Amino acid sequence: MDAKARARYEARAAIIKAMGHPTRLFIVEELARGERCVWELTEMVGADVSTISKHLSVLKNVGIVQDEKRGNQVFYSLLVPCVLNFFSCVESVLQSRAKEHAKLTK
Amino acid sequence: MDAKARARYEARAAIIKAMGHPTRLFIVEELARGERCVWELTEMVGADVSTISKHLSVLKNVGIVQDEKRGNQVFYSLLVPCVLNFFSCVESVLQSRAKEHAKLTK
DNA sequence: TGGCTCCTTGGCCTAATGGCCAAACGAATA
DNA sequence: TATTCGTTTGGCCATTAGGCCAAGGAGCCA
Repeated sequence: MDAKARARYEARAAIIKAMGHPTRLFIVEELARGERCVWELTEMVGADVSTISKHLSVLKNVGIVQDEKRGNQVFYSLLVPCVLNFFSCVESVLQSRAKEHAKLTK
Repeated sequence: MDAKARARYEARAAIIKAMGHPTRLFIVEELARGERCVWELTEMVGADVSTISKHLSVLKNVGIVQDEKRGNQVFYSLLVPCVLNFFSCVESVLQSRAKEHAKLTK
């Protein structure tokens, strides 16, 4: 792997890494239903506002979500909905793991 | 989010997180072409064998790859090929980001 | 058995991550 | 202008992650 290839993989990994956190996964799934402001998400998750704000900025920095300030509040929305496809594949992994487990304990 | 929901998101996030590393991304893509043994991957990546071995065990632990010992060597192969779908979505994110960037610098 | 090769594990260090609190900041409102 | 509300940022701390090196198996083959 040369430096160029490595850089390409790093750019990709950064995006996937942004999805690799339970809270951010929840946020993405919630934003798929429609835009939400920070405190709405904060309430749903049950963490500190600052924590949620940081999670949102991670997602924003890699380009998965976008924000829009309206009056007092900031509304976040999903910019690239195809990340939702991750979920179905993740379920396949979990299922295949369950099957494997069943085989071992048979 | 209650404890049950949180656990579900954590299980999902663990799988995605396993994909969120440049070297592991490379490994997965390489395994998509066919099984590889550890030193083959080590050579391609250009890191320490122990490093590659650890990356492989991360992928194995979440159930993305499987290993098979044959004689002296251990062959790894892709267990759940749908993770390759991640790549196309990641490219969309990168493209949408590039477009966004072009708009801003116009 | 002894030595070789291939791989994994443990140890250690450094860097990055995630959480909360407190402080700052911008917009609306009094 | 002062205050309040919604959000972001900085600081701090604890935990995790990722890298290499060294040591420890597990198979082969002499």
